[in-house]
Amino acid sequence: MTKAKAYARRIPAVLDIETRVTSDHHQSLRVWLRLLACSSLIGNHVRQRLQSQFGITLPRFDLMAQLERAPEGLKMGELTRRLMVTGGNVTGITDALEAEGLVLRETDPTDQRAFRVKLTKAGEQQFRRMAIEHERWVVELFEDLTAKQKTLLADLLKSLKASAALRLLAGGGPRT
Amino acid sequence: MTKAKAYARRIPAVLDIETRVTSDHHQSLRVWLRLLACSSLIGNHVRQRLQSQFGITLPRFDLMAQLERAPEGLKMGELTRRLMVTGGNVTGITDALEAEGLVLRETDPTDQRAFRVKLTKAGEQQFRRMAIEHERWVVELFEDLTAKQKTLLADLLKSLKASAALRLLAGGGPRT
DNA sequence: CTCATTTGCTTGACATCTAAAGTAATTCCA
DNA sequence: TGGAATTACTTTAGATGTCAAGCAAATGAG
Repeated sequence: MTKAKAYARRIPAVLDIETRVTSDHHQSLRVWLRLLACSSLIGNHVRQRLQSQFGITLPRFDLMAQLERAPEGLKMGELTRRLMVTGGNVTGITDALEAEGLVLRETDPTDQRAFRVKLTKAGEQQFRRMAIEHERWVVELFEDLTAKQKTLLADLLKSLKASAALRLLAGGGPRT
Repeated sequence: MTKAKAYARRIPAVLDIETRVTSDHHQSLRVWLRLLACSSLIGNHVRQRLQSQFGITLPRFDLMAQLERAPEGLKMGELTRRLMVTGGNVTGITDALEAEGLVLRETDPTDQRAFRVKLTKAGEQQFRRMAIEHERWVVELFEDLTAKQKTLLADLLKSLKASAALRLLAGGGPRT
């Protein structure tokens, strides 16, 4: 609402300004809550589908997805960074996947403390089957958006990610 | 890319079509992954701050946030719907908050099975203190985006939410 | 070379979270 | 009215998740 309009409606201009400022503050919060809602909505759906159709959990699928693009394997620390979860968590999920024969830990020749985690043959095969369906589900959820809207959304999220990451360097630092 | 352009570059049109289709498919996936990254980034930051500065967990804060806007209280089922988590989970968090004296369960006069969960006075006070900081953190993370970008992002997320929700009605149904 | 520090990962305690089964109150309907 | 079906919530088992402490290999300053 403009100052002129506020005046026309007999609302003091100062209130108008305050309202606008408050609204600016609330705007980031609104975007964040909407982002979270989308994330939960899509994540919940994908998780339920993975469970019912393949009997696998979302975190295990996510870890396998990271490995699929790294045939040479990834170190635990790298998985921690990419999955944005803590190290202890990655240990647990890797343990579970290893017990199922879907991934394996190879000792890193250059560092006795580290592993290279890789997909096994069975893991690769199973992941490829799941990935096809997974992508279909996601595409379906985005169906009402045009290609242009998706591009725009991707760009805005990229900016947001950059903005947030920048603030985090100042305050929090990365996780271990 | 148009057929004509593909031809001009001597790429068979059929390959061009496949490339475009593949890229379209991958586009939704890319947006989803970026959305998830933003969600994790912001969520992790907020969670750590809530923990270090107020000694509270994010889910408890979220539940209190819902109650703060509903002075008459909310039923467990309504909390389940708004927080987008399962009922068992809401039971646990409510138990914890009740034990801390931050919320209380009032029996619903019209339905002996249901509760109206409300913030206590102490809960209201503590929430207001936390909410101010919480909003500051979120605003800070969005700092590099212009108001216009935020508006655009909010609109796109609204569309995405609507699109996803529509597909879910067909397939999954709501959670209990 | 030596030992303090750092790095990479695991462990343990505890808080969420889901899915499914269980309990009690309500509603539906013949 | 009198069950059958539904609804609201809790409970349980198991998987994730954080945080902090712990351990062993690697690093690095003297």
